[in-house]
Amino acid sequence: MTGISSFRQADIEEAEAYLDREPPAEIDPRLEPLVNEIISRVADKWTMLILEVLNEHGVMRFSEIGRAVDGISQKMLTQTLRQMEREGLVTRTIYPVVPPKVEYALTPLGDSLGRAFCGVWLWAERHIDEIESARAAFDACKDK
Amino acid sequence: MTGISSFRQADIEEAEAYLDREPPAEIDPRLEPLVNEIISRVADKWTMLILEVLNEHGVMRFSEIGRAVDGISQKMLTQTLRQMEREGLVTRTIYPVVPPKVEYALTPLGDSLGRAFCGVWLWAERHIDEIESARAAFDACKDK
DNA sequence: TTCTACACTCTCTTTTTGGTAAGTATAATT
DNA sequence: AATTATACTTACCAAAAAGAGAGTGTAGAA
Repeated sequence: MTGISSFRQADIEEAEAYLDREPPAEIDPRLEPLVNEIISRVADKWTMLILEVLNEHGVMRFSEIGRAVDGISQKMLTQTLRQMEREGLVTRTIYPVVPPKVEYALTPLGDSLGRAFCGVWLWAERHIDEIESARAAFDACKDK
Repeated sequence: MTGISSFRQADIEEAEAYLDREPPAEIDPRLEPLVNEIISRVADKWTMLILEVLNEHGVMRFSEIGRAVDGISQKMLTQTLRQMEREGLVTRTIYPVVPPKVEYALTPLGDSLGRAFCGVWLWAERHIDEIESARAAFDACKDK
């Protein structure tokens, strides 16, 4: 139940138009290492998937996220959520009850990151066939 | 010389408008695992950086890319370029001369991926301060 | 009284990743 | 005759990432 399925129409249309455009220009080279660092921490597999399920379902409990994100281990779930909390992408609300209850939700920052990734999801969805056939052609060629 | 600095004005404006929008909707949940897999292979550090320098410089030789991408080892350069070639993101043209000469260039597919990442670069650039202060606040709180 | 749910934490082991350094082939250069 | 440049490949090793599994504390259900 995760994946592309969670994007709103407005975002999709915008990202699609954007994918058909021409290439790059200039902004600020000084920020570069900083930006690289941020991207490397934020653009990992589990972060992207958690971002999506939270975007789709709103507020969720620890174990709910665990069930929604296919194949994630408890360890990775805790670790990724802590990292996301640290970066300001999610809020963590603890209810002092027993058994424990902890709720996670996206911050506006986390939400905006989800939107930024929309273009990449759309790209992947759009170009699945192209990639598959490129790979098949490459492998066939190298096997000979 | 890499980083955000290489995006064209049209892309930047489009991505900026896009970052200010509201969240997600529905597309196709069946593609999900496939899309996840593609993203996990394509959204890694070196791929993103190579994508950028090629986008900025056009056709490049092996050692030129090595010089342009800060900190990459020969091994990772070869490995990443092969993978990108396999996915259909770059073309590899070998000139049978000595010493060897090999040229790399983005395919239209590789080029479109670069554009898809534009939104993420812009997001990171825009929110550096927010992330830094979230992190500082988190760490200060946990240290007590 | 034992069991379950919850949200973890901790340790141990395996897998993956990536760096270093050496080797290859050959023509031109010093 | 030794060196340089090019674009690699291969072997080895260290570090980092990630999975598996057990442990924790407590209230309420069976």
